Amino acid sequence: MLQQTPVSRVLEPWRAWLARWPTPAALAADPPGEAVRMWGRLGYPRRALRLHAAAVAIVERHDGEVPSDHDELLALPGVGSYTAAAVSAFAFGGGEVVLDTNVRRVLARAISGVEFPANTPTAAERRLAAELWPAEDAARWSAAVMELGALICTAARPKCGDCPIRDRCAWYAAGRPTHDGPPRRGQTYAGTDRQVRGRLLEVLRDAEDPVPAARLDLVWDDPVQRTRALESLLADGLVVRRGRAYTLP
DNA sequence: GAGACGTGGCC
DNA sequence: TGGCCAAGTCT
Repeated sequence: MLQQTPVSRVLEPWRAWLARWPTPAALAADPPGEAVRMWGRLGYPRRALRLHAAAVAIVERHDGEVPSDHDELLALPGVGSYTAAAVSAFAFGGGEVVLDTNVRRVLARAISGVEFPANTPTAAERRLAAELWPAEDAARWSAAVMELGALICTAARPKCGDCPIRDRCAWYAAGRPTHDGPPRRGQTYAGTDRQVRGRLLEVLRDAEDPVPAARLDLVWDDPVQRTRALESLLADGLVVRRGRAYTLP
């Protein structure tokens, strides 16, 4: 849930989720569409599908217990480098560096002296972090640096006045130079297929029964884009066709 | 490796 | 007000 989503927005859905499905086996026993429905408006609903698939894999491959091994975690659907490291470190005391967006930004500033890290983690970044991280208490360090990035060393308007490592920060020492080079992201949304997918899925989440195609036609005027979005949802397995109607899987 | 992929809060 | 961005992953 925390992948690309702020902690504050995850908290309540997370509680409700665990109240309904306290174990991987409980989640795996329900249809994947129920996971998508329960996901609500958290965004990136493929994460819900993958979380369900991960629960199924945990039941099938790990006897219902979340594996503690980093590589076994990494093999689960929806679990990438960050999540494998985070679960390993925070749940099982593993020593991996949790290189999330906060840690990356803190290292970029404090060590490299630049405002922002590259768009995606580089090998050099991983090497740097690995050299810096202590052998003992690695999880504690990761949590601490993540918090520093999330609360103080924020992307916009960092609170350098409150920063405990300001005196050792290369970026601060350099006068907080602004980012140069290519744009950092490009996350346009309005008018994209993503927006259309969101509209379509919203209707299906809120419906108990399969939704006739005619009702889905109302969510977006352009039939070409609407059809493309629906087809992509079908391809993703987020939606299934039932005759002339559509429903969650 | 670039691009696709949701949603909402903040200033 | 609209652009930025949030505990990334997959193709």
